[in-house]
Amino acid sequence: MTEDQHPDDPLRLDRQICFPLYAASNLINRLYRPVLSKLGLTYPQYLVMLALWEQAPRTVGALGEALYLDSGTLTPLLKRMEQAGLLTRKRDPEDERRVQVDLTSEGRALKAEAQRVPETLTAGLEGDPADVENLRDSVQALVATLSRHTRGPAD
Amino acid sequence: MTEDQHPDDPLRLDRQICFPLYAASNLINRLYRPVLSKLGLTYPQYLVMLALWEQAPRTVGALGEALYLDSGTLTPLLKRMEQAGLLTRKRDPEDERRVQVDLTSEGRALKAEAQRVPETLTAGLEGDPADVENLRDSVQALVATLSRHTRGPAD
DNA sequence: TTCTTTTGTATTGTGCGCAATTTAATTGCT
DNA sequence: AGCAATTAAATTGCGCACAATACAAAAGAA
Repeated sequence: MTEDQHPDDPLRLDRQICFPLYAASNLINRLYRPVLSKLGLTYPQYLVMLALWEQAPRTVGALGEALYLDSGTLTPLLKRMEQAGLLTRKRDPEDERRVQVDLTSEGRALKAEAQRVPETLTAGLEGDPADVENLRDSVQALVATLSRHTRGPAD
Repeated sequence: MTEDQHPDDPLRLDRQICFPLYAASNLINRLYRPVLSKLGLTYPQYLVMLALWEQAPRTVGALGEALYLDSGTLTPLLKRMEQAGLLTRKRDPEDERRVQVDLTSEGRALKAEAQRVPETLTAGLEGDPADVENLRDSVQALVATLSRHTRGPAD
């Protein structure tokens, strides 16, 4: 039994902005997975490495601010990466509440192997690179807006 | 120890297209959560309802195609929604491999309560509605491209 | 028909993501 | 100094996502 397709129904799936973002995020994760698994990384772990390659050491909180994640997500993820030998976790002696996350030499060395990841994965996007950059900037602007309107995570 | 910030480093977080999509998806989920919890739904469950309000019954496979999800994700999710009384799951007598997912009267009734969800959540986006629609169309186009390049999920 | 292949869904195991809570350290107040 | 309030991270519990696998039904081939 097919329902009527009212063209102005606000609940139509193809009228949502949230759904394509959700789908794109899932599809990208799926696309990156086989490439990143060769580096021994999951997609969120790759983002942590990108953040640390830009600046290390960083506290768990600083990483969470950069990636919009909280300690409930980061703590177990960082422990797995520590197990894998990519980074270290040390209580900050200046402030024992903070945990400083730093790269190991192995973690720094992995950057060389990751150099070609972005081009490998944007190669299949078959679009004008300028269009992709415009899209990126638009979504970045949306993220900036959204992050102003949310308390979280677990704020 | 802060690393150099080479402005053309392809591994800079702010040069990725994947990261803002990932962050936006997380932030949106966080934004919807308190609103949807009043309806007894999680965000992926809300998407299933949107799909079923457009057309029901649908097989698990058809739902997965619409939402870019596979049975490994949908089966337990649909079971929880069945427990909640929103839908039914029945083997198709025509083809016993298929499972038909249909709305209960309670599930159909929930649509009335969800009518104001989109406007509630886009109200805070503080942007030209036309810009939001353009962004939506751009991300939809990206999803179309990505879905052509991925085998999955679990294909 | 018997056998193989394909198709549709379910199951298993791992890793997020987050709200809620807990624990411990620091800051602020008096 | 003593104590409440705040802050940083960890823990707990739940619900996704997905790869890999399993299984049963249907379709095809011999």
